[in-house]
Amino acid sequence: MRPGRIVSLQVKDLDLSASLLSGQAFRWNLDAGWYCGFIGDAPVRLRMRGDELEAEWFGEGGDKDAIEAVRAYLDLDRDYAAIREQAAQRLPVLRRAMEFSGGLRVLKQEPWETLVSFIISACNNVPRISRIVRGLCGDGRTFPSPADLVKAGEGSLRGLGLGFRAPYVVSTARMLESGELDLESLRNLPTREARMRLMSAPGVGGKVADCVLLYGLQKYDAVPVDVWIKRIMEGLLFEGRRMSAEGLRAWAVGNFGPYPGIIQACLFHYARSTRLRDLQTTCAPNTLSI
DNA sequence: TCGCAGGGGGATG
DNA sequence: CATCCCCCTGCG
Repeated sequence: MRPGRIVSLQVKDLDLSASLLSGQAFRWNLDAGWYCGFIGDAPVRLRMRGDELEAEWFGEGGDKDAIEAVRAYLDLDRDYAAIREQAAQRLPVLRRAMEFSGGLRVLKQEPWETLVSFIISACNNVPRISRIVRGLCGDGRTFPSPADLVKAGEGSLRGLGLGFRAPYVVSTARMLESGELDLESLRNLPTREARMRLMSAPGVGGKVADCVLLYGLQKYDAVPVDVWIKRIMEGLLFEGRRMSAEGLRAWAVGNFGPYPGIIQACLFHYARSTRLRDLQTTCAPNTLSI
């Protein structure tokens, strides 16, 4: 690939690894110190140099376009530190998680890619979701359109490892192709109604819908509740009592402040990282003693 | 070998 | 409404 244009931005409160590699998006990878991926259809790579974010941009347009795209995608104009601090003051039990999540950004992704990615995320893990999404894109750089996926068909998607999710993706793609579901029009709808529209698609329940609303449509009152959020919220806020996902979602929207989705992202990051640390500290001695 | 997993759908008390 | 089982695939 011929070299792109390199731009740089002064930023603070940005952790590229936490933001790009921990389960919001599935087309970024770390290669020789650069985070390589796509913003929309534009290939881009990113790296931090101190307080400077360096971006090599392979898309259309000039420096200003590149800078604007990067700023928007990483949501750099929003004061996340203030949002975290406000949540920590409101709910002191969350302070540790908020402080742990410094630099985490909620990405502004393309809604169709987000929808497909999170249908695929059902009962799945980040490396495998990433592998499948890469497979969907094939040799091309751009994410396949609904028509592309309908044309590919259930069989070839199964061949890529989608398994039981393959018919969901194809049927949902058909709904977009026919206009029965229009993602852009959801931007103008209240979160509640946009959520119901999304859930009319096969393979899209409440959790996947909330991921699309938050990561793809920038609805910050969407709070995806998966098993990690469930565990951490039950533990931190409900003395370990079992709560329904719907109950937790409603509670979060009512109590997390003006950006519940961002607080959710911080809790998710904290919960997963904590669990990973537990595994490292508890498993290592066992392996030694065997 | 087998159970199980970051979810959804459909059936059942 | 809560709970159960199944759905592909890959991993321990």
